[in-house]
Amino acid sequence: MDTVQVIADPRRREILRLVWDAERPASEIADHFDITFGAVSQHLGVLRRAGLVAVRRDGTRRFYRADRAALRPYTSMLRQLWAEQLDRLAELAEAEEQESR
Amino acid sequence: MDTVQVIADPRRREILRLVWDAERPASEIADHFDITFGAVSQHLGVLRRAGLVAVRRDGTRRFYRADRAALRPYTSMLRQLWAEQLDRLAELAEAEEQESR
DNA sequence: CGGCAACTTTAGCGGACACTAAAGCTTGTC
DNA sequence: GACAAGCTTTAGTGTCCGCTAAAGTTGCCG
Repeated sequence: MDTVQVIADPRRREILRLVWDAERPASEIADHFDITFGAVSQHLGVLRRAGLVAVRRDGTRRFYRADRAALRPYTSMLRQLWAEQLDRLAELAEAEEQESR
Repeated sequence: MDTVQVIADPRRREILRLVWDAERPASEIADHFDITFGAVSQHLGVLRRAGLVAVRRDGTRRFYRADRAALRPYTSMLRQLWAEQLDRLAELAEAEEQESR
């Protein structure tokens, strides 16, 4: 799969954000979503095959982390999109606050 | 449609490249592809609705150009992808040259 | 007005892909 | 070895989206 297509998926971008600053086991990543563990594992597989994340095995667990070097050309875009997402969350919070009055 | 999804499509990126430095009528854009005029028009519609291109009407023709301001956060990624495409073309040319020996 | 040129839009189809459920695979523990 | 934990892979399903073909729209010119 093409790198752009891989990054185009919102959940995969969220995964990248989660493993951007620290490595995390698959289970911890899966906890952040309300889809099945298997589905998350598939996303991790896509990211792995695209070379965008690295894996470290420790016992039965697998720790993932973003491969920042590989993601270098997309970094600014990713940060932009993550920021937009935060903005949207803020807007939602405001809207709810409006509603509660 | 989300900006990222819009840009994720290779043909739409190619269209953006075509109208990056100069405005072009839809017909001229369509000539660059081997899909139907209608399909190209649909891509233009997606780009228009996403606010990534601007249109100027002149008689029966419509001139498109990239809205660089709107594309600002994605510029570096676009340039990167356009460069990769050129690299792939170069590789193909080399491969063919190999074959012809 | 008739007719053509330049586009856009609609209906319908096929392929890609994200998801669930379930089976399979390693690794550590008793 | 048996079992469980942690994870991946497979089979099957629904949805989205890019394409074609065809119909619709708008503007120009005799």
